[in-house]
Order: sequence, then structure tokens, then C-alpha cells
Amino acid sequence: MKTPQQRLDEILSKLRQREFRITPQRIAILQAFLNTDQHPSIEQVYKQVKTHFPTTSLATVYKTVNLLKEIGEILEISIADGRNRYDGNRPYPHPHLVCTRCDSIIDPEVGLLDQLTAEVAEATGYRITSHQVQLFGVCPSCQKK
Amino acid sequence: MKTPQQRLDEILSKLRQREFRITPQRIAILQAFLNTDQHPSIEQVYKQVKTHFPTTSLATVYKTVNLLKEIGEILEISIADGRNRYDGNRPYPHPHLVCTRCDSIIDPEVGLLDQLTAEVAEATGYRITSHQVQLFGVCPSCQKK
DNA sequence: ATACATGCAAAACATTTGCATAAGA
DNA sequence: TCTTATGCAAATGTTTTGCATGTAT
Repeated sequence: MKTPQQRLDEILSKLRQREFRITPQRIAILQAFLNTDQHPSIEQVYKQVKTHFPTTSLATVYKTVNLLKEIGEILEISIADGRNRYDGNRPYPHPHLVCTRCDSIIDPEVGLLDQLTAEVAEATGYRITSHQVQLFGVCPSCQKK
Repeated sequence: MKTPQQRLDEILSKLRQREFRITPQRIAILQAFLNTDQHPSIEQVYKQVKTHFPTTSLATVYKTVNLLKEIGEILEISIADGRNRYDGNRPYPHPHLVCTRCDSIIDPEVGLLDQLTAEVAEATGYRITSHQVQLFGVCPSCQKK
């Protein structure tokens, strides 16, 4: 598992490679995504960044997120509730487990997923390239309340 | 597998039971959802309904869809591309297989899903109540083109 | 007759875009 | 210096809402 600092350096050098500019806003936005495992929304990142950088605009957050999506360094997660959420730590498709009470999202290990994909590819003839697997439920902590 | 007519009758009697009114618009909207396996969007249903019923408004389609969601007779499918799509034939969570070229959606048999859910519940302690499983790929027909 | 549904327009939301200005390289 | 990024405001696209009118029961 990489540290947030390693991920940050990794992404910054990718940006430099492709001749995108390193701006303070981009660094702050990246840090907001990398220093949490909470799969934040755009709005959450915007608020977070604004505390340190009050002039930052929402449009810049959106533009930066789109840039990061394009270079493959952030994953967009759609949870059917209007606002997208993002994962900058594991920017490749993987299952999510969403607590419907506290809205938290974790990344469970799912050994059977490859088999499941293979099963469907076999049965249907589709060439499967990606997935979006969201499981919904109640986390142990919320079950106690 | 139920016929569209059976599903229609089923849903209409549920509406009557709960003292919702049976209007021509509601019937037309229901038929648009039930007479296809194409998982249509709101806009598609709206266009379809308008050919027979030119005065129908988009707002009514939305309101009817929300009513059908509330009574559990339609499933909303979010595919991260802005517009939701709907399944009136199997209104319970099930996996979808989306062709990224032609945008079609089919409902594959996925025997391993229950095991996968059990695996995650076991490992995490979550009580899993629902899911959203979308596989993306290229369908056999689009592969040939 | 009386509530509920419809249809229109306006509002609400998340997201995108255009453009003048600021600032990395 | 020269191009790209920022920030603002306006535009977009989807979905929701308020309200007067129409209509199912």
C-alpha cells in the first residue's frame, strides 16, 4: 500500500510528463483526495480545499477531477444519489461496500469477482472490460445503534 | 416469465389497492416500460408515450416513475452517464451487462452473485441488503463490426 | 363532489463551458 | 514570454416542484 505522499509524487510526475502544470490548487485538491479513505464527493473536496485555499473555485475542482480521470489517476463512483464520489487511492474498477446509514464506503476484498466476470463472459459472449459493483448494507458500527 | 399484460394487470391492481388512480397516461407509461426489454430512459419512454398521447408531459413521466419506484414495481439503474434507465420487468436488484458501443443492456444469469455477497458479508460483518452490479463490455454483435 | 393527477413553467441540482485575467514553465 | 490554469458567471441537462386546471372515483 502506497503512502499518500508516494501517490502524490507519482501523480505529480505523471502530470509533469504530460506537460500539465503543477498549481497549488491542483496539489491541494490531490491532497484532499489522497489523505482520506472516505471516497469524497466534489463538494466535500471543495470545502476541504477552501479551508486552506479560500479563493479556490468549484469549477477548478471539477476541472481537476476531469483531468485526473483522463490520466487514469482517480476513479469515479456513481451511487445513484445524484452526487458522484471519487477514489484517488485505487483508481481502477473495484467493488465498494456502502453503508446506507452512515454513508461510508469501504473497499472489500472480493475474491470471487474475477470468476463472476468470467462466468458472465462465457455465458454471453461479451468481451467484458470494466465493472461497477456496489454492495449496500449496514456496517457493524451502525448495526449496534 | 410473466407476459407484459400480466405485469400490467399486476401493477394496476397494486395501484388500485393503494388507492392511486388509473389514468390513461399511467397506463401508456407502464406499457412503454413493459413492452420492451431495452431498459429505457425517461426520455425514451416520454417519446414513446407521446406518439400515442401527444399531450403527455415529461413531468408526468417523472412523477409516474417515482410512484412506481415507491411501490416497488420499477428498478432504477444508474450507469454513470447522467441519465438513469429503468427496468419494469424485473423490479428487484440484479446484475446488468452494458454494451459500451451500442448502449444496450441485458440481464445475464449470474449464479455466483449470492456467493459473492455472502463472502463479503462474512469478511466485513456488514448486513448486505442490496446491490448494484453493472458489467461493461462489448456485445457479440458489436464485436463483429 | 372531491380529492388526486396532469401539464405547464419555474426551480433545483450537479456539472460543464466561455472568457478575461492570473500565473506556471 | 507564452501558453495553460483559474475563477467567475452563464449555460447545460436532468430531475423536481408549485400551482391552476382537468379528471378518475
